[in-house]
Amino acid sequence: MNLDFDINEFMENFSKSCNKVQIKKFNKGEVITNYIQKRNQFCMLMDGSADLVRYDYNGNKTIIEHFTKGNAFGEIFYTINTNNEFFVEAKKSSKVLFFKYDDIKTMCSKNCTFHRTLEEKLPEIILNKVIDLNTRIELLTKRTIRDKLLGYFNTLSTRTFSKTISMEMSLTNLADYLSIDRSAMMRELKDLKEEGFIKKVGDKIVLLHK
Amino acid sequence: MNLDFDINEFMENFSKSCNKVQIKKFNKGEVITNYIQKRNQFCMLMDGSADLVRYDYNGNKTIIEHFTKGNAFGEIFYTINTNNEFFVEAKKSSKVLFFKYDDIKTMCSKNCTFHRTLEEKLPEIILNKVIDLNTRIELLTKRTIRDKLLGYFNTLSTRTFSKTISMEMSLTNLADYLSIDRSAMMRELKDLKEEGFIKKVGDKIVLLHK
DNA sequence: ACAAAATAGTTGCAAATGCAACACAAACTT
DNA sequence: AAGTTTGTGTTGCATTTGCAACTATTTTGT
Repeated sequence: MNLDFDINEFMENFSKSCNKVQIKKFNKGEVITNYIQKRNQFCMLMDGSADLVRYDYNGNKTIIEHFTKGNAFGEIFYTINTNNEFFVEAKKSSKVLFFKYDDIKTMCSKNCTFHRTLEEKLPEIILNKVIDLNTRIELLTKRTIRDKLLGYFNTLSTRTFSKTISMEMSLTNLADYLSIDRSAMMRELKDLKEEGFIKKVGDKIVLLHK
Repeated sequence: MNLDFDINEFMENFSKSCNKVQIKKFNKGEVITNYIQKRNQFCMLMDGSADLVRYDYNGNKTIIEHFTKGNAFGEIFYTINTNNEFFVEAKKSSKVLFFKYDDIKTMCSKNCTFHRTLEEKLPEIILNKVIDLNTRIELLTKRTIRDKLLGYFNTLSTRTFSKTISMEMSLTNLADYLSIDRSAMMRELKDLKEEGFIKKVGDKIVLLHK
């Protein structure tokens, strides 16, 4: 299987020529889209970063997914119901590509390269998402805050081939991502330091093999 | 979007004629596959039911996914590492279709209908998996045992258009699926009954709108 | 440069959850 | 039909986690 396809390079070059596609820019903090309506929207983050966020009836914030360059998102991936109202929020200045899922199959008037390539690569794009979601489930099913934290650090470490981890989100957001209480997480982080599992070096966290 | 494609009907009719595909039968309790090696295996459950299971270093069992007829699974959906060793276990007598992901793209010698249809429907098959996984994440990110239980019941209720829910797994397995302690779950279940959120009728659970 | 907002860090206490150990019932095995 | 295994239901107690309320620090906006 080849997952090395550089979707970004392709997007940059061809998306502008297709009349079924929209590209929009967003500033930090702006809402990119919400998942309430049923529009079969398929989005791709071309630049920046964004979070898919849910607030429950208690005001608990959960970061369902964290997107970086190349990630796909949108209503197409969800069964929307009244109990889950999501929105995607830009965490940095971001560039987002929008189109409708059905438009991928129905060739556009120009029969453009964008369409053909997108249709061809679609399984891989979605497969990448499945792999991301499974990694996320792997984390969420861990039973303790400690295991979730170590699991998260390990995932980042494996991804970057380094024991030194640059955090891709604030600790406050990390708690919302791991679906745990922030202060309880800080306490566990302190214990992990004291017990020699991790250490903080500047704004990075170093995983100590223990 | 059309997700109504009946993969099962198709599989039954055509899979036998393709030389890249294997069909195997399994009895309850047998291991269908494990996810340790890297074979790009893509599987589809044609009949029966099965669980994707992980045991952690403490012996905690987690049911990562529960598969019924038509669900896809296999290594192709995972980044395998040493910290997660999974296997898929048949919960009933099951029939499973096996093939390698790469073989979908490389047409088989017969250029058979099975291949062509599978390639065409692949995005939808994987998209269905994404939707399932997102539903699962929705459950796992809920903060309390109560919310997980109610969320689970609601999902089943929505899926079957009924407030009366036939459990698709034992309560013991449900606890492993929701990644919570069984006795704590039983306690919460009792409280939910006493507070009038649910009631038990025979082997079914009825959701009371409260 | 200053104020405001967001993030990090900490703590005591309450509440929720997990653990261990039961008894009992139902379902499979031979 | 008896024994074994698996699932249900329950409880006391220990531990973990969440909540609330702070202070200190860093970042952002004007």
